[in-house]
Formats: sequence, structure tokens, C-alpha cells
Amino acid sequence: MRTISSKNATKIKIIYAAIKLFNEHGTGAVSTNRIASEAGISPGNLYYHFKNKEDIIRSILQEMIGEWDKLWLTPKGWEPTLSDMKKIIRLNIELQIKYCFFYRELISLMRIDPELQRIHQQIQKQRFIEQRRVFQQFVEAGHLRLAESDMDSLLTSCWIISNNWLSFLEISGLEIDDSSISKGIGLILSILRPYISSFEWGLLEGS
Amino acid sequence: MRTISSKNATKIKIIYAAIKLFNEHGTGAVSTNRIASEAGISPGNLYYHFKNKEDIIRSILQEMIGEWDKLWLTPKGWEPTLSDMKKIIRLNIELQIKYCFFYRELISLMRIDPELQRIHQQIQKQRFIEQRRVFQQFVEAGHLRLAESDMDSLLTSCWIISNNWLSFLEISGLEIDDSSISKGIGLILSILRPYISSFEWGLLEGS
DNA sequence: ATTTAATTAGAGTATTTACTCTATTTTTTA
DNA sequence: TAAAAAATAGAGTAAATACTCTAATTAAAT
Repeated sequence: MRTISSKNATKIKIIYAAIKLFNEHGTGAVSTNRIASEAGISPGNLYYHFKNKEDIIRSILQEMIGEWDKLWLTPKGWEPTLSDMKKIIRLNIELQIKYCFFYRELISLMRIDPELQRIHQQIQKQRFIEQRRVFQQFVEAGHLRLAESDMDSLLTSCWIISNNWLSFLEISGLEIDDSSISKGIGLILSILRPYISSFEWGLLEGS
Repeated sequence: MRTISSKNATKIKIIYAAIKLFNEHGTGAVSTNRIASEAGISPGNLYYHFKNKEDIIRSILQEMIGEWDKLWLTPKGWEPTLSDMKKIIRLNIELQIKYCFFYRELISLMRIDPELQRIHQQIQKQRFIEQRRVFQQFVEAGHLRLAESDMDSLLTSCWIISNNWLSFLEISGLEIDDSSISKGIGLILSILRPYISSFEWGLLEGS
């Protein structure tokens, strides 16, 4: 589990140049030479730091996982409210914007690189378990009223919408901005709506 | 709006070879020469029928749109039941399997080819209107009890889940088979559950 | 039957691109 | 400070690939 330390200045430059170009033009349209050029280094130097293009993409995934962990490790111990959840969903969507090429091309990338697939699937499983835990907390705190048997399907629905809201906007040709992100969060909450008491819902509207 | 007539035998061969290879390896990894070879023709011949690779992909989209139209134009006039909807969702998912590369790479493909983007966004808009109409019918028939104001968000949720269920399975490393498809349909129905009367729900379980 | 048009084959090319190799500079270590 | 190691530059290469061009064949039209 090697993360990018602050000593690897060049490595960071490469990764961020790659993220920028990948987001703008897609992984297929961006050559390693172009990444090197964007990072202000030579192609040879790029290959000193990374074995190949796939290696760069894998490192970006690790970077993304790192940021994602920061997001979900914080709400440990304390009791979360529904408006906390709104914040988490928003941060999650903002991460999707930062690494949008990854979300766009995920399946293709995983098919090309089985190692990437392995890593991502493992993380995905972990994520799901963590989110289930948070959901459970909501139920226990009385914010959500639903049977144990309904939890997984509700969580899965929220998960799918949360992770595909930006794609939906993009495919539909809609703007991605603060208001459209809020709309996505509202969509997820509207699915939970039948399981939230009117009182709690009123509080939520205000936040 | 040029469709593939039965006279264009070669064109059809090329398109189906392309679909097969694209589904297996992704558009990026499949060269035009390989498509020609798979179709059993020469590269020159391929370029006689198609201007370039993008042209092939656009033709595949048209083919897909044609099949999709067949799916949704039939339920016109008669009053649909919820179990009819189950069938439509299933057929829709089966189309996603047939053209899976398209669903996987949609955003990337649209970014590379603005013309493809234009066509797809136009169709997407139409599709949404049609599905809204069907939804409306369900409400009017008394199968669904929901306010006009909730309709769009519920429809959007169903849309997103329906169009991303296979991706979800694939990303999670789960098998795509009859039972997992049924699970996806069940997921969509579970979102509608709070708006369906117990009686209707009972009928649905049976079908 | 003959001309014209449509279709196909297949060799060929210009370009792109992932990646290598070596020489040079910078940094670290002893 | 000298030697060793790490980092960087930049030219270069082999392979892939999208697409072209011409010649040959088949089908259609008159």
C-alpha cells in the first residue's frame, strides 16, 4: 500500500498532469509524451517513475482511494444525522468530479487492466460495508424506519444513483454545477423519503 | 435517418463484427483492420462502406435506436399493467447486454464525437418523454399513487438504476445472468413499492 | 452485348505512440 | 571531498493503426 509521499515531487506532478489531461480528453486520447510535457519533464523521466501508462492510472486510483478514505473515516464514533449524510454525499460527488475520467471509463479501464480491477473491486466491497454501517446507525438512531430486509436494496439504490448522477447529467447534456449537484442529493433523499418521519423530513428541508 | 436495409449485406456484416469485437475488447482496442478481418472482408472494402471508425460507431447507435424504438412503440393505445412494465425493463436490460460496449463507453464516445453526442442526447430526450407518458398511464390507471410533483424524480431514479444496473454488477464483479437481471428489476420495483397498494403488490409478486 | 456503375481486394503509407537507451546532472552517502 | 546512487533529458525505435490508392471483379442498365 504505497502512497505518494511529499518527497516524490515529480511523481505528483506527473499524476496531476495525467488527471488533468485524462479528465479533459480521456485516457485513450492522451499519450505519455503529452503527460510528460504537461508535467514539464522529459518522457524518459516519466518512465523512470512509472513502468507504463497503466501504472500511472493505478497510481491515480490509489490517490483517489486515499482521498475517499479521508471522507469516510471521519464519521467514526459520533452519531450521524441526516444532514451529515447530505454533506457526505456532496463530498463524494465532488470527488467524482475531481477524478471524473475514472468514473467515465471505469469498466473499460478495468477490462484492460485486471490488476486495476482487482484493486477496485476490493475497495468497492469495503466501501459498501462501511456505508452499510452508517445506514445501520441511521436506523438505530431512529432517523430511518425500515426493516433489516429492505436495507440492502435501499442502500444499493442510493449507491447507484449517487455514483451515476454526474454521468446522468453529462449524458443528458445538462450543466454540472452546484444546483445540479444539489438536485442529485435531493433525488437520493427522495428515495429515502418514505422511510423518514415527517418531523425529521422537516428538519432536513431546513438544512 | 438512414437505416440498414437488407440489401446492404456487407454493411451489416461489418456492423455486427464491430459490435462483437467492441463488446469483447472495447472500441479503443479494436482496429478497423481487425473488424474487416472478423467480417471476412478487406480493409479497403470496409472504408468503401464507412467513412471512418466513428461512422461505424454512429451506425451502431442507429441500429440500437431502431431496436429500442421497436421496444417502446408497441405499448401504444392499450393500458399497461405493472407486470408489463417488468417485461419492458427486462427487454431494455437485454438491449444493454447486446450493445454493452456502448453503455460502458458512452460518455467517452460522445466526447470524442460531437455528432454522436447530438444524436444520442436527442434520442435520450425522446425516450424520457415516452417513459414519462407510460408512467402517467400507470398513475391514471391507479397502479401508482403519487403526486404529479414526485413523478419526475421517481422516474429519474428508476431511469438511472435501470441504465446502470449492469454496470453496477460488472464493477462489483458479479455475474450477469437471469437471476441478477431479475434482481435489478426487483430493485427498481422496490423504489416504487411505497407508491403501490398492497393489493397490487401482491399481484406483482406472483407474476 | 457492352458500357457504366458498384463493390471488393490488398498492398502501401504517413503518423502516432508507447517505451528504450545512453549520456548528463543532481543528490546522497561515506 | 570522493564515490555511489538517484533523477533527468532527449534523441531514437519498433510496432500499431487509421486510412488511401489502384487495380480487379461483379452487378446493373441500356
